[in-house]
Amino acid sequence: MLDIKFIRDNKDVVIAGAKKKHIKVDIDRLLQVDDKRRALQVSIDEKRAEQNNASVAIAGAKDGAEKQGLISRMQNVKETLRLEEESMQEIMKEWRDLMLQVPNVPDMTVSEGESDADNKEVRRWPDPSGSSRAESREVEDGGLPKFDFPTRSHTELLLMHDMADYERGAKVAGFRGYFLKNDGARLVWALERFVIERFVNREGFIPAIVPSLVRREPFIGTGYLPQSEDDLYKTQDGDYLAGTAEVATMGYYMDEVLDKKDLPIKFFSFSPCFRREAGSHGKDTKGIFRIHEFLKYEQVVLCEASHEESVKHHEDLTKNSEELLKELKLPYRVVINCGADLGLGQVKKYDIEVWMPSEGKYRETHSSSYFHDFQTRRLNIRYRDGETLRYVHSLNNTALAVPRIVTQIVENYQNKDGSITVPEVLRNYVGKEKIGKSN
RNA sequence: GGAGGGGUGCUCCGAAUGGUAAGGAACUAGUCUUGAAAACUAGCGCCCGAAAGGGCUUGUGGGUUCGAGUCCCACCCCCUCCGCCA
Repeated sequence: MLDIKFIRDNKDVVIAGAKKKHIKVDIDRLLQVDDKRRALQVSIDEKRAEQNNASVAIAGAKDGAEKQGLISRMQNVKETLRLEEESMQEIMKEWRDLMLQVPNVPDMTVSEGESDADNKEVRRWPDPSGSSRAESREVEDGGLPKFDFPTRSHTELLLMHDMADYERGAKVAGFRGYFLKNDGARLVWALERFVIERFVNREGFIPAIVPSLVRREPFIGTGYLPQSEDDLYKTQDGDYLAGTAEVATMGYYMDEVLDKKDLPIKFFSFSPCFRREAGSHGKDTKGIFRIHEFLKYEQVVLCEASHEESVKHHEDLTKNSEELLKELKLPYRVVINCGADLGLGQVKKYDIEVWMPSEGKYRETHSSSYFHDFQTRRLNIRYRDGETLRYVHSLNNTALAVPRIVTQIVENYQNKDGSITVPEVLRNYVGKEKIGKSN
């Protein structure tokens, strides 16, 4: 949510921002409603002031007749006040609905674009010039892994080594259901142990296991509701299943006032994640790239209300994830998302995408965003800065999501005979160097 | 699911015969001090307003009333016990 004062003073900026994000919202209507709201508020305040004054007079009136006179006059005021308060309720309902729809203004560096196809690459690893080849696996020009045989898809490789069972997954859990078995399960657990080891004792990060089953408020606060109701699973109690640990983690300090000296606060949060994937029918229907249920380790940061702080932490969070990919020796690139690929609250977002040989393109594994005070204004998370209270800034980025990244690991590490080399950093956890024959 | 108890100002403690949230603590700034503590002064939630000023705020939403922290209804959350349970 933006500050209504900011919207009033920067109407054109807000309208341009919404347009860049391809989000439809009627700012003129909002400002009209806001004018009505403010005018009515003044009128209501005046009547309440009269009521407050009369109240004192009534309480102090000695003469019974004088008292009755005041009371009957206030009965009239009460009726007018009641009518004005009723229209105020209607106005506020529309005001709130509109306010929740106003998107945050994207950063200047965010480009125009129609879809994720317009995202711009900012860097690639291994570096196409070859300077980082030494630390990566064998690559060809462009920094991509070299295969002198036809590659298999992750769907096929996982089936081949009995690492996954999609048919029984669908039988038991429905469309996009899956079982991971044997080295499939081992690989996921290995990845979890790997990322936990990298983060759980890392300076400054609070390791946290957070709820997936979450009340409506934190979803409104983080900006997932009311817009994305269709993407969420809802329970009969009116709670929702979170698609990311960000929701519960951001809810942690909801309605609280933090101390400036405690900032930044960084979380390394784990939770199971659930996504309905409404609207993506027909996309990635094979394998385990796009599924309804997965596990995610998320970095969440609350920092001081300064753009520079936000930018600094945004770059840090992005680098943290890149380090993990480098250790796994997975070829990746970082893209800056265009306007249309930004969520309601995001100022700027980098996606990290790992090379998918079977598709001949990079596919998203991490998503790193900052929001300024958009989320914290909705969640009411402030900090005391001397005499004033400010809304903190918030950011988040994936640390690791499983099993998605397993798809890119098995594809990039496949050998001609179909066997899969286990990434060095995972070998101790998986307990072997190679998955498949001749082991 | 059942029974009982509870929720007061950014935070903590805590008062208020239906008459419009007392008082503390903490925190911030200042005075004093070599420095600190103490003491003292002011500030210390939100909205409208250039300001003066006004309004709102006792878990949430309704209702009764000229007037609700207080009375009534519904809901939320916390605590204790019972039941069920990995």
